[in-house]
Amino acid sequence: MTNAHTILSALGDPTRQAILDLLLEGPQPVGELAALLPVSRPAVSQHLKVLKEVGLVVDRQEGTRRVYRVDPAGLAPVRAYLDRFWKQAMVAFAQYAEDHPTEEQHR
Amino acid sequence: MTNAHTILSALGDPTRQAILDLLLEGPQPVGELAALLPVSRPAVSQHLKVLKEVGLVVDRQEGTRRVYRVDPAGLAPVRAYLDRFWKQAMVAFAQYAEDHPTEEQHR
DNA sequence: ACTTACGGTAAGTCATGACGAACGCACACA
DNA sequence: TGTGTGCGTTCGTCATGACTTACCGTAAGT
Repeated sequence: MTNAHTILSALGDPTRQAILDLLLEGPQPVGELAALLPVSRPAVSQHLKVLKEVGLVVDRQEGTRRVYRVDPAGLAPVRAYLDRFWKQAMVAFAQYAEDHPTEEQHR
Repeated sequence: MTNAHTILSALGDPTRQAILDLLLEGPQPVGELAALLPVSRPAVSQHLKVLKEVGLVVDRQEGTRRVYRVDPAGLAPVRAYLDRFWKQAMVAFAQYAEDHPTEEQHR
């Protein structure tokens, strides 16, 4: 399981997707995120832990609050993986089209 | 839940990631995929159903066999989403760095 | 028609993980 | 030092979904 795969697994959860979408607006503390989401604060905390482990977010202690923000660098592996994947898919597609000419243009 | 979110959820499963990686080598029938994976053929079949529903793969009847291949176009939404996400994350990061010039400014 | 190969589907089991309640800790301020 | 706030963590519960077994349909070949 590559790094990109781990990140993709983390991105698979809808709640984590929602958290990331919220953090995209700007850095926010845990309580603020929980208030905007249909889940409890501990749930948000656990999701943030996962996101932090895979490098998608970073946190910063600010008094009694802990502010999270997305880490652009954390997305690099997924972007690289998907780009490589996309190129490879195109190659496979081209080769497939070569072996199987469309029914209309060739017989 | 946008289209990109649905696709990301589909990409979250390790077995589906493995199936896609295998299909990247070229189109393959279900049995072939199952032989290369540590799961049963029905399991592969169910995963392929999910991947097909989100548009990541397409299938083609070939005699008694059903050949699956990755659909490059199916990746477009995720790529677009991640690109937008990345750009937005950069903006948020820049703004954050602006608000916090040095690490020790708060009393 | 029988047989074999291949794959989708139904049903049931089981493990993963998402979740909330309760608790403890650190920080800020009086 | 006491009080309140904000979070992380632990623990137990519960639902989702990944998986296998069994079955059925379909497409060639004999």
